[in-house]
Amino acid sequence: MEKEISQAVIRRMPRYYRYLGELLESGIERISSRELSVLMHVTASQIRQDLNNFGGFGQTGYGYNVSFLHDEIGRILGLKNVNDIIVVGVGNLGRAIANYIIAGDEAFSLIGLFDLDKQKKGETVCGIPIMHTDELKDFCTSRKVDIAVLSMPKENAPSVAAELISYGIKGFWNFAHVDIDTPSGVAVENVHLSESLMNLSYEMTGGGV
Amino acid sequence: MEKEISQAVIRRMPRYYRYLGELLESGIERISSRELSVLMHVTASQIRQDLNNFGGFGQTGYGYNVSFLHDEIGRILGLKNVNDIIVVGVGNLGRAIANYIIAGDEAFSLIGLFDLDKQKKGETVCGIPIMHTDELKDFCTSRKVDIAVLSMPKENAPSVAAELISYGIKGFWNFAHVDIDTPSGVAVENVHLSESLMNLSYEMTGGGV
DNA sequence: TAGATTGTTAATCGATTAACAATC
DNA sequence: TAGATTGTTAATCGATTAACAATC
Repeated sequence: MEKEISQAVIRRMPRYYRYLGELLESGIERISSRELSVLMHVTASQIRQDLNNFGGFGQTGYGYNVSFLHDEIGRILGLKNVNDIIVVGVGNLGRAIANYIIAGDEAFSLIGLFDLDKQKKGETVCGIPIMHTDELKDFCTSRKVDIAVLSMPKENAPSVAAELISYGIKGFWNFAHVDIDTPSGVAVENVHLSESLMNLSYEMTGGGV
Repeated sequence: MEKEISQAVIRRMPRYYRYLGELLESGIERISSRELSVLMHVTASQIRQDLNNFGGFGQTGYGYNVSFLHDEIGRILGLKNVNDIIVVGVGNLGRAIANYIIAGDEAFSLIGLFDLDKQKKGETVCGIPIMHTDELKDFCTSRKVDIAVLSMPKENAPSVAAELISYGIKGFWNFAHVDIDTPSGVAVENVHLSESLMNLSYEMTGGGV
């Protein structure tokens, strides 16, 4: 790879993407970093710096073409190819995530549901039947699976993740309250709800006010 | 307030809390910043700096008492008092969050469910009946409500949040794909699933590998 | 006591902001 | 052309890491 782009920059890109999408829907064709900075409550300088990590998408004296920039950021974020996803752990949260993926961006496609509980086998969620985790190996070695959602209890998450890594899964969306160790080349994105809620609690007591 | 503590530090506290909780369960009584740093894959220096923002919890030559430190961080995070929560928007995600809160830490108590759809009124989730958002005013002005979960479609989130702010709600756990503007003294913690998934997508294509 | 480890200051590193020449 | 706005360099600010005296 060339120059390393910092996590701080990367984590801001989806937010740019969202705002540009909304501008696009409003029929706005161009926008300057100054205007966008007002909208998003960040500095214009930061916007220009962030974007220039990936290339010069703007035009001197004009600003940025909304549609073009939206498209470019989508490309940067990898939304131009389809990621096939399985959900492992179909409790309340797993079900919600499954629905979420189906209703969401077409860059993400739900192709399988698995649970550790044999009793759930055969139940369907959004028309997709739940399989037992025994069937993971067959499924993952015979089909392209890009991302596995880990939405099972934390006790099981590390061993299931290790198994999935051995089948070649390259990305985990981890909702279990545990850190998943992965070899390089395998990505983990954590959604730790409990930590998020504790941060809110902090802001409401010691912190913010 | 005294000295401002940075967001970076605060966001690490829940993770310390989690690790200390696990150590506590394993019956480990003391730990040094060095040992903890190995466990958590961070530097010992950072751990000591982070903790010393809140006070000297350790003992020279000894390290930290696990139980004491766990307790102190819990106190810092505001987990010693109960936060009463309502969920507004009882779709798949709202239901999952409701279950999550009920099953989770006793510092968070689910006391009401609301939906914008009148058809859902009377349905129960975990034994709690769903009310219509018309009833928010009565409910929020007659009871203590600390936190509102925003799990409705993004179109409705800003107006509902504004209404809740007028009733005195001081914290929002926002799952809607929109930024919520709040006056000072009102906290917002965002869980933007779409942005999280895009970050994973990025890591798997352009980024990490 | 000797060894271990904190709390804290100083040094380094990285990220954000400001400024401005280039140019559409 | 004159005004606007980028891309990019330099300056500032903040966060992380290293180092070590204090001390249990």
